[in-house]
Amino acid sequence: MKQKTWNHQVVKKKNKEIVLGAITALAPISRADIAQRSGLNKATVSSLINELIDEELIYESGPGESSGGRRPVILLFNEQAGYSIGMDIGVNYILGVVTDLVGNIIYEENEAIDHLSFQELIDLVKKMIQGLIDRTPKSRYGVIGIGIGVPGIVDKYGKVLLAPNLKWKDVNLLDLLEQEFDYPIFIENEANAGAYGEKRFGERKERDNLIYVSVGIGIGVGIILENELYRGVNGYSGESGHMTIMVNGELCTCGSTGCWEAYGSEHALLKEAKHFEHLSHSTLDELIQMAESKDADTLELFRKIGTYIGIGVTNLIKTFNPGQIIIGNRLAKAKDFIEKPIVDTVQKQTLHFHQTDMKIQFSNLSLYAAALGVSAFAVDNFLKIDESHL
Amino acid sequence: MKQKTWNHQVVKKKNKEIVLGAITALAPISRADIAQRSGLNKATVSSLINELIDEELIYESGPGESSGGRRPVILLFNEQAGYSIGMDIGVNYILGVVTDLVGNIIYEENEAIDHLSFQELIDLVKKMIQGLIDRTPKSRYGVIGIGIGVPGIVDKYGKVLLAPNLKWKDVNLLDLLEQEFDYPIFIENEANAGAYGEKRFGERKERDNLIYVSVGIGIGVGIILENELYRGVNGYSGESGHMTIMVNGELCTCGSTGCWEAYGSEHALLKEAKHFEHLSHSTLDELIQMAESKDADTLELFRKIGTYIGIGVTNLIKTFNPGQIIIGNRLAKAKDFIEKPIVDTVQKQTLHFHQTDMKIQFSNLSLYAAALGVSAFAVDNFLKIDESHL
DNA sequence: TCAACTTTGTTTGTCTATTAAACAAATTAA
DNA sequence: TTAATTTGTTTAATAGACAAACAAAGTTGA
Repeated sequence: MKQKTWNHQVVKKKNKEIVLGAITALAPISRADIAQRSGLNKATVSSLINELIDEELIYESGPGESSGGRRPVILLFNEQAGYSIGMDIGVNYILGVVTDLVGNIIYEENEAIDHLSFQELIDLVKKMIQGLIDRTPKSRYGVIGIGIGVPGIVDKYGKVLLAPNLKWKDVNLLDLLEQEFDYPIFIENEANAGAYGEKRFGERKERDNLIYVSVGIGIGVGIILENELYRGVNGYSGESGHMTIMVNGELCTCGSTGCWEAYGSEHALLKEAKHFEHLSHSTLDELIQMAESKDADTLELFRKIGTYIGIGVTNLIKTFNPGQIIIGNRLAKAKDFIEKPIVDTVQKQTLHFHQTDMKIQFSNLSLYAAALGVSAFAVDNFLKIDESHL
Repeated sequence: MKQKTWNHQVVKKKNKEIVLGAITALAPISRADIAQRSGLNKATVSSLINELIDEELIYESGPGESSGGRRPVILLFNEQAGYSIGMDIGVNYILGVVTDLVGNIIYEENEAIDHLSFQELIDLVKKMIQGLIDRTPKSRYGVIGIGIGVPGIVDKYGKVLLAPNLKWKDVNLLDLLEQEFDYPIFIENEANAGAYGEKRFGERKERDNLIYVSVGIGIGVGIILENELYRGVNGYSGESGHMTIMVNGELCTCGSTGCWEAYGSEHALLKEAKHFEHLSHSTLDELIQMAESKDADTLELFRKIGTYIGIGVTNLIKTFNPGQIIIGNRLAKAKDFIEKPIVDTVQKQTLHFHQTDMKIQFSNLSLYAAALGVSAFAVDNFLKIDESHL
């Protein structure tokens, strides 16, 4: 019985969210337009707008075009009312960004990391966060939150239970950072972060139900359902990279066999490449170069990997009936060579029902998806509870 | 911008739902207890309770035990304020039930069907619904809705796009029935219906995120996330029976290869049985009998099928991190022979994280799951909009 | 050019529903 | 008996949405 009750304050908060949401989504827009679209009374909108102006979350910017009567007052979202920090801890890099409230990158730092000890890595993360905070412009609300994306399993309490590629186990990252920084901090799995980034900054279309497939060394999946990030009971959803697509198949790093990521990841690609003399020591970037110069073996390699990615994607489509599938992370760079086999596989293996209203796309946020995602996550959290800042 | 706005009426409606929900979940209970548990003010609870009593959805039943002061007035849910009709259209049977508002079956009809034409089947469904309506006891609200479960793909508008086993294609069932019956009608996929039934009537535990796996001739999946039935953008979610678990594997009835249901369904079981002389013409029930008499081949057969079911279940667990997996439909009858291989497979193939707070269970609603589910669906819908009946 | 109409946004008063506080009723404990 | 406790109702205060009236600033058209 932890059910929230409903009263006047909640109503006001919700309506304020609606009004603010209308402005962030549709600005420039007038009070009258918001009232009409939302169904709220003109008076209600006016009063909420005035509060939002007092809070400096929005501002008026002169008169707009008349539509046959008094000219409307144009309202705009104050994108610089505060700033958010997003960080993506990768396997061999750390990317940190400062964004404004609509995700424009104000400042970024990108540091390659190489064989750091756990403590060195944590210290570097802390140093980088402090650097980002220092570079944040002055504003009404300052730093409104810090989001961190991690390539591993994160529980509901911000603890990283397992991040094999970082060699982390049971790292209470939230705790470590909260001791140092007095801001709202959000720890998210990298794929979840990327999914959130795509929901917020990706191409419009159907974003309410989208699946973000992060194809890097491994495969992770971020799930947005009914416009909310789905985490599962403990926060371990989206480990679909380890679903079986081939019973008794290839051995996976997780110890199991036949996992999707044993067939459709960068790891699988590089392993397959070893079978070819002239590719045996290539990196992903080198393979992409080879493919661009039309090396037949490499093209076939990508075709094969693409097909396997398509099989996993097909499984997700059948399970979720999503509006959008987005392929992100490192292998998105190979779009030119894997898109066709992915799409072909999906078309061949799904019923046409599942293909209506469904688009497969490649991330156009490239490596920023995760960092922008967690940053946006902090922003959304801030805008939903802005009453506490009054 | 179809966003709902918030006002006094909505607040009242929501709070009334909370109060009614408290009673259905915790009755016998007093006003004071509801107020304390919900956080609502005593006066608010009292006033809402009085309305609910006027609506005959609840009633007072004398004084309860004192806890050191005035004795509380015990409130009970009026389980007979109305009745709901649930129907499960199976491949070779139609099961119809009349239930009260908490899912007690008041009356049921079960008809075997055999080679009926489409029109004959529709006519039978209509006749049966009318029969159920006629048998519904008189009550304040009468028949509050009709739910129908169908073994096929149902879109958001109650249209059955494809039900291979019924040989249906593009049947606008909702339309057909609304022409005949003037009650709220809900058409649901059979697995979704079963999932809803389990959420409402299954064992308590974690029900907010549960996956119902309907293992019959084929395999369908019903998905309850955050306590809501998840349908996907068009209503085609849960076709996980056709996810690939074996690339280039067995041919499936869907035309694709290597689908889960080509390995882990009743269809697969019977097909495998054909390899054994003495089992080649057996039905599921006969095979279960053989297994009970410890026929080694049959036991091995079930072990194999169970393992394959376990593989698909593993995939779902990794994707959803659910609190509960429930195996239902016909193969649930073989629980004794497939439970161990399923559980073993899951334990072997998932990380221990995914096993915490996760239980695999077999449906104990047996063949009633779907009919009870759609019936409950109609009830919940009724109780959420009961304001319209004032 | 001016009257009529439109559109935008504010002001005013009404109404609904929650809440706190006081109160009444019923019971236990001392 | 009396005091304390618990339950449930009544009363008054308050918040906030809404409708209607109004003011301000346009456009249109004869």
